[in-house]
Amino acid sequence: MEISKLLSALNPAQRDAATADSQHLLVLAGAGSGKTRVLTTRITYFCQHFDLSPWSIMAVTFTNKAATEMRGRLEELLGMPTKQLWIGTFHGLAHRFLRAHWAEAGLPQNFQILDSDDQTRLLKRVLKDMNLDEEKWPARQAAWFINSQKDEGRRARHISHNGDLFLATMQKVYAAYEEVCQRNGVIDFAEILLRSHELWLNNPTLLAHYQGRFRHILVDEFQDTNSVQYAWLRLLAGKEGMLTAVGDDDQSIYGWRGAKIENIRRFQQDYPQAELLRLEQNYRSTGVILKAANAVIANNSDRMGKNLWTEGTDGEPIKLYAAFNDLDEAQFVARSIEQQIGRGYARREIAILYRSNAQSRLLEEALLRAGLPYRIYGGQRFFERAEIKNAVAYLRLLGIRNDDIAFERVVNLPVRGIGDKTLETLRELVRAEGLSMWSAAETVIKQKLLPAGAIAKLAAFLHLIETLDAGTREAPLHELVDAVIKQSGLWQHHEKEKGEKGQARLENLQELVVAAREFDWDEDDAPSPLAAFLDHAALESGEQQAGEFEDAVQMMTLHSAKGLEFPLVFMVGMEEGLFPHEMALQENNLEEERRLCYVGVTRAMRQLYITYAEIRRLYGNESCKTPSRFIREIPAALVQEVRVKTQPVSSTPSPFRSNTPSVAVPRQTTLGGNESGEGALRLGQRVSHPKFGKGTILNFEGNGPNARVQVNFTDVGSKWLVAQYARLETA
DNA sequence: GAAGGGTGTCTTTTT
DNA sequence: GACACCCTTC
Repeated sequence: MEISKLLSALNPAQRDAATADSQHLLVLAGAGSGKTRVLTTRITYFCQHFDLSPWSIMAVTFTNKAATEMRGRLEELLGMPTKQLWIGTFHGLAHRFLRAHWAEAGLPQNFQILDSDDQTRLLKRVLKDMNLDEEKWPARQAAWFINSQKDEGRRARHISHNGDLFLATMQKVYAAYEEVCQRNGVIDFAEILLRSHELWLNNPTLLAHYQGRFRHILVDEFQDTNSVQYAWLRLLAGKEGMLTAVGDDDQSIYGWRGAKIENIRRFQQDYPQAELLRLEQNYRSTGVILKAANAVIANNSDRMGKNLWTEGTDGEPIKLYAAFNDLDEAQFVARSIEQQIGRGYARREIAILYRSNAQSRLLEEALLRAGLPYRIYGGQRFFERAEIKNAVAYLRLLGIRNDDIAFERVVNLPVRGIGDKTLETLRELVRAEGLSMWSAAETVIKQKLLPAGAIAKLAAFLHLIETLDAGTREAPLHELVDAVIKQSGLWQHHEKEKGEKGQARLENLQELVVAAREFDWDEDDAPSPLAAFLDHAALESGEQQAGEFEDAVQMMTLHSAKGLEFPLVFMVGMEEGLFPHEMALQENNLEEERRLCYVGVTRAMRQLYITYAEIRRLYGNESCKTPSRFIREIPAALVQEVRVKTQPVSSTPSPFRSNTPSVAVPRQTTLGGNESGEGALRLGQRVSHPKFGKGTILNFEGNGPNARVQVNFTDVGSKWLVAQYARLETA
């Protein structure tokens, strides 16, 4: 596309950002300010206006989704295939360097990637081998420790423990883990970045080569970079390269996994000449929504500073609903969605955002009852499913016999009578001789170190892998996958499984064959289709695409909503302790929670609903909640409280009581002729009914003897009853 | 080695 | 309250 035409479609700030020719550029891009558009236009501008070859541009993102999207848009803009453009995630690009220079990086050519699940399993082994009590030294904690060290660029040898037992132990574990990984030829996610960084540090010529090649590096979501990622970028950009960082300090919500919001400031310190531009005009949300977002985020200290504005109208006020419990909240959301669909919203335009996944269940149930199709984002991904990981483990063994993680995973799956005793013998050999499990097995067989029965079973397994490998050398990838699934016995194993679960697993395995058939092998990436496919499986967890185009209400955590937008948004569970989350408060992370709130509010385009419950059941016990402080941070004038029918509202003060005393509400409504003390029916009251059993009062309608009461019974669900006939007793 | 019971955990998530 | 994980049992 013609560049002048592209530029004329941008506003002045966007145009400045797209065309700035300073060597170092920092763009603070507010939510909905057209950031991706600026990035892609900037790349196009540099290609066309400066005649810079796409070959010399690198664009880095955090998720595969963002990378794919950017590539798609660029293909459109540039009007040509973008294969030579290096667009990808940090991990994807770093991995590419490692594949190309495996020897210099100190890796075997066929090194494999360990996902977090593999990592934890491996660490469990390591801890066990070190005779560390797993109660006291959980694998997950060790994994967390190692990953955060790697995120900071530290190796085991860099850790000084000063006699601290925890640090000293973790250092030993880290060192042992490094060794096992090296011996097995596997690298975890954090290692991909660290290793790639070290590759350049140790090979100045190589670094110089790439510095010469990549003349312009652009990073998206810069506020989410961790220390290694930032160091990696700086190193690659070098003295000559141009570096464009686009980000929003107000949307930094991944501090807990190593992201360094400080990198934005560091960028300015490290590149004092850097140009700073702000994109503040928002094209997404109404004035009301933006004012609310601005007001909330203004409570954070030490911001870079930014104020979103729009030329659009104010739009509808934010609707606030105080539910008396979590069930009521879910029902309210379902009812409101039905209403809004009646007013013309499509289901897919509506999102429910929550702080933690546990909240989704009640909402799901309410949507289900209302007959509203929904789709939940997040949850288990395709390549993380157990059955898929099993099949992949077989594939990995075909690739490298020495892959102990894969070996351990499937040596007895499906069961072939290779038990703990056999494996312990192998592991001992592994420890003593530094062998892999596979070669240990070969030794055990050759030297008959076990009873004949065990030897035979072990030999049969090795034979199975060898035969599979030999028989599929020439076969296309999907046939290989199919053969592995069938001949390993995995297929039969799941066929025998009863219930829907086995069926679902078979379908997933089938899907793996399909994925293999559709997989496009790029020779630059890996030496064989199988190797490339395994990398793909590790690096792209395979977000479920199925059902993506179905018209369904969208449900997800606030975190996974980042980068998305929806005409109608429900932010639910806005209670102290839940959002901001208790843990965050304890760890003094209130500001990050507030940024998360900012992210949530700015997802909404036309209308925002906020709900909270006064009583919520969490982890089995009910507790009283107070409205989130974030609600109070929204100016009252932007908010309209919603009441359902002649509802008794609020047993706790409205968050706006201080601003609008006239809204003060009677404390609690009691019902029927039984207003004195003990038998009184209240919202949230546990009651029992002679026929329906126990339940909780959800709702009232009307007054006096004809009042109706809605009870959610444990066994039969929710029912409306006329109070005077219901013979409800408080339970 | 599958099934059942007991125990502990329970914020957010990509790669 | 739900689920995963570990251990024991048959």
